[in-house]
Amino acid sequence: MKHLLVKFFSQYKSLSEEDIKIIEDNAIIRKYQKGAILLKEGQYAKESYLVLKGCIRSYYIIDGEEKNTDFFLEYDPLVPISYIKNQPSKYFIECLEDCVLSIGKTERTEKLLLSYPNFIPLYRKISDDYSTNQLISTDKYRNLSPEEHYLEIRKLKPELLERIPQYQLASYLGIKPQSLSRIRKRLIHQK
Amino acid sequence: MKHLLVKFFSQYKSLSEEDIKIIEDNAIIRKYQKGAILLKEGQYAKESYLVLKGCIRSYYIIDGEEKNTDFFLEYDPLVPISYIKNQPSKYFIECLEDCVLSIGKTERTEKLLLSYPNFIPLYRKISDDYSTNQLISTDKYRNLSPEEHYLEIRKLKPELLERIPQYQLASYLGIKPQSLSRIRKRLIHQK
DNA sequence: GGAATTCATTCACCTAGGTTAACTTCGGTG
DNA sequence: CACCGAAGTTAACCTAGGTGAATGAATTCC
Repeated sequence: MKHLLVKFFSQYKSLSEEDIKIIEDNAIIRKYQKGAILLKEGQYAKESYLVLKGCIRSYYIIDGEEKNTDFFLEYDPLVPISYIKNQPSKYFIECLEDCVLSIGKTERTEKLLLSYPNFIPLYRKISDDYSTNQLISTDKYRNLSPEEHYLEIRKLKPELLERIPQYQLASYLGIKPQSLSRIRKRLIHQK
Repeated sequence: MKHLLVKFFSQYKSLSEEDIKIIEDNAIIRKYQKGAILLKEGQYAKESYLVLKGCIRSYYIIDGEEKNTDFFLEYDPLVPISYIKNQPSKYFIECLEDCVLSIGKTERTEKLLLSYPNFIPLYRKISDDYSTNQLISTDKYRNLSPEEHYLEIRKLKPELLERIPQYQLASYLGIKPQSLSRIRKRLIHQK
């Protein structure tokens, strides 16, 4: 599974044989089953993730209802806010499919960059890129109706619609599954 | 008007005659007329404010519509995000009444604290207190319906309802003035 | 003092999404 | 094969807020 991580890095830079060896030797790869919980509300996150295979959701519980805040697919980096801020998490993180994840820990990464300083610009590129791909991106969509938000997703991440059950998407959009059904029907019949 | 600033400080600590003189000698107090714009979208904020008298709103414009994000009354500190992050502002800041404001600038404050280090714990107290009173507090109320949000405000800041026009409050709640009228009517008749 | 704004209220009508419940489809399991 | 449970769809009815227009009240302006 390490080749998937190499593939991820090679999106950013062409890698030498040696680079590849370093990446493979230092990778921590873990597999999780569908339904596995990576982080619970109240816990401190101990690591961050890169999705190599599978699909993950983050959600919180309000008034007894789960509300999805984000989904992560292949090559999405998932850095829990709890990990950055070293605070108890407000969110749950759960695998929606069987997953293969690369594990990231700050101290480890820093040590690695000391040993292999030529990876530093690569890491900078990746983390710059990541800043556009935030956990909890609600802000951008605050002003959209659920229908508009749905259309945005269909435009920007059409694959997501094929991958996750509709009731999970409905929860993300802030509506009931029945309403998402209705929206989809509306869109079919009016176009 | 400087006595209002002294009054503000004395909420946090009992002040000696000398303290009072220092505060008064170093205060920057400015008056603004109703309707004055303190900061426009795109500008860099050059200072922060403490409301000594009057009422201020911050808002942004989306699809040609103004949306209020916050109101500030007497003794509310107003630190533009643009000032903290040194970024162009996403918000407008406008006086809803004639205002008397105390002006704060970081370098100036820091110089002052060097000369008068006994003010340092006082400043710490004030800025700790401020962190609970953030600009853009939308997050807390994201899950409330406009009606619930209105009830929250009536409970927590009832004075605000007397001070600002209802269409300004409606904009804050994310609804039209007619709908706020309707909500108020509903609340009167059902209780 | 009268006219013109501005703001709040009310009404009729519309639309989106919630609620409840019935029905279907499908995949898994005995 | 029959049954079950989960997920999606549909429908009837409800509610909140939007829209546009009319009315009233209060302020400001000449």
